[in-house]
Amino acid sequence: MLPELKLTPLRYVLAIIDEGGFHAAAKQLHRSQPAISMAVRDLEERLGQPLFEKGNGKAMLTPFGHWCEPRFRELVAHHDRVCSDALAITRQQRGRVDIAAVPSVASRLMPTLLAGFLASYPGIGISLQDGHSERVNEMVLKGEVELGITSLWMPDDTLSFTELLHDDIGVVCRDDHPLAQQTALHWHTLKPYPLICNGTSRLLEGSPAAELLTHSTLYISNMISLTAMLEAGVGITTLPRLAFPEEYERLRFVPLTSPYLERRIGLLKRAERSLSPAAEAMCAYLLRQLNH
Amino acid sequence: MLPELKLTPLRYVLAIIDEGGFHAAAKQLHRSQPAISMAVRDLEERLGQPLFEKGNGKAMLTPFGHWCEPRFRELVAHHDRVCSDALAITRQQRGRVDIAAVPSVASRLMPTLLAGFLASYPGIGISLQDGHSERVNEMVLKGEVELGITSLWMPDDTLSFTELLHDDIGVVCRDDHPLAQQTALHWHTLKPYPLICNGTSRLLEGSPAAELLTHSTLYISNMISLTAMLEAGVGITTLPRLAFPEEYERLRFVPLTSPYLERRIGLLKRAERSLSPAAEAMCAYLLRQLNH
DNA sequence: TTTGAATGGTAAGCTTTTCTTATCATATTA
DNA sequence: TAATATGATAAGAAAAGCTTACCATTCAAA
Repeated sequence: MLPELKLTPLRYVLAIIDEGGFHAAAKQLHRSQPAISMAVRDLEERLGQPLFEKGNGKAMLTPFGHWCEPRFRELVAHHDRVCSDALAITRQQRGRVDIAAVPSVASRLMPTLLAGFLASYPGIGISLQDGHSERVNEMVLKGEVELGITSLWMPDDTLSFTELLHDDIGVVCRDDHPLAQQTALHWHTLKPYPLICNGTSRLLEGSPAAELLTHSTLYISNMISLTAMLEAGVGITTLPRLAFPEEYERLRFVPLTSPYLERRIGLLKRAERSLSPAAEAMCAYLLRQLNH
Repeated sequence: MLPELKLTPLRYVLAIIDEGGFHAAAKQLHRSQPAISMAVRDLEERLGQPLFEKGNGKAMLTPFGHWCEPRFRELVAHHDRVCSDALAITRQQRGRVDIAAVPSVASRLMPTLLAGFLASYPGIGISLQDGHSERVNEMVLKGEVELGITSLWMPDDTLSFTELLHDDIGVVCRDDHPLAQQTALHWHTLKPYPLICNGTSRLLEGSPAAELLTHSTLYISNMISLTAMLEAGVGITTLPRLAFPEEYERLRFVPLTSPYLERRIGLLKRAERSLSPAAEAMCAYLLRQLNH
């Protein structure tokens, strides 16, 4: 039904128009003149009528040829646009990455990291959202984001996890708390004090210190509330070091040494699913910055 | 610099997406499955990265593939649109003709002719303007219109003239004029009466009757004015029959038989310049209607 | 007019591209 | 576990595209 026009002959036609003749076009296109003639003839046959006037020496467009010229130009330009956009993506000069990260990473690590990335890849757009590790997991799994930065939650063979950094767990308390002067802690020494649980408390699970959780009666998920409670001296809590809010002068972080606990923070992506070039660039950048 | 994407592989990719696999696509495209595989691989190499996930059995798009899909669709659709528009023009289902005609033809002949043409070629647009023969000539020559319908003015080898009809010259006078009862006239019998010249009077030139022009003192180019003068009995004039305004009851047309004079009305177009398909259709239609 | 240098078109053969057949490796399904 | 999908690979055939060599025509200057 429809003839299939190839783009090359269209370029030939445009070159003939621009250069003013078959010979000139051939020279510009690094082709022989017969190649141009034959391609044009073939094109004219497909279209059912000539584009150039026949007989008289010069190459001049027929009325139909005049009609065709702007559309050929547009079509070729459209092709080139798609091409160069695609290539820009391949070359990581354009594109976008959607990232999800746990709040501590999002607020403490990402700002400087992303600033550096943006400087290296000015064409790439980024969206960063935070969520607790379970939610990050889910966002990656559902494809809402391409990359997640989180502590490994539920190992899943449809997800791949690449470790980026370790984050040791410690106790957070007010500066006038008896524990505040310690530099290392055994979990037993926490027993006497009221413990406020938070979203990161499950990191204690599976360790001897898990016993502490059973005696706790307070669970605060919101970070602002949690720090307020700690500043008020209501109790102590455990947090990964990265989640410890340094901007509160009266709070202290004391590492837990026995048992030594850490969360392993890493890059989460869907296994068996390749990344967009932009996400690939982001991955490489993060590994370069954090892992070495 | 830019890779040259051919449209066929793009169609292959879209077919794979739509049909859900290489085999299904191959079947729909009447190609073998390896043809599809190889074309896709080549395309991926040009773009610098894969469009489909490798390894796992099913054909599923990479993020880059997802980015490409809509653009490939648009590009292919753009191509098909250009193609089908061009084909509609070739098939004379679309297009436009610009015509110029002498006033008599424009007002007496064209209305019914164009109505018939429009019925046969509903997709073709027409513009018709009138002008005296010299102006029609010029409009065709300058390319303001593609076709002219006129009496041949200055034969010119850059214009081609195809005769459509003969139009005999006669005298026009009021019904109470002595000449009004005649059915045929010799130019000598006009001598005693005041002759009003008009735009068509030069048709007498080169004939014995040309002598009449030398005695005339009145030249009226506007047709409305001319008929008003004739109705007022100011004098007589000569006109081609087609230019005789039949709607004025008191005016009579008496053919000049000696010498017999006629204007040859025909189609004027630029020689060595092919016509648009729409104009071609118009030419053929006019010849069919008038010349046979 | 003649000659020379343009124009574009044609023919034969080579190169590249594209496709097909046959075969393979792998994964899913009965 | 066999059967039947999936897509990839290799070798050769077919088609498309290109080049060289040559022709016909036009146009301009000698």
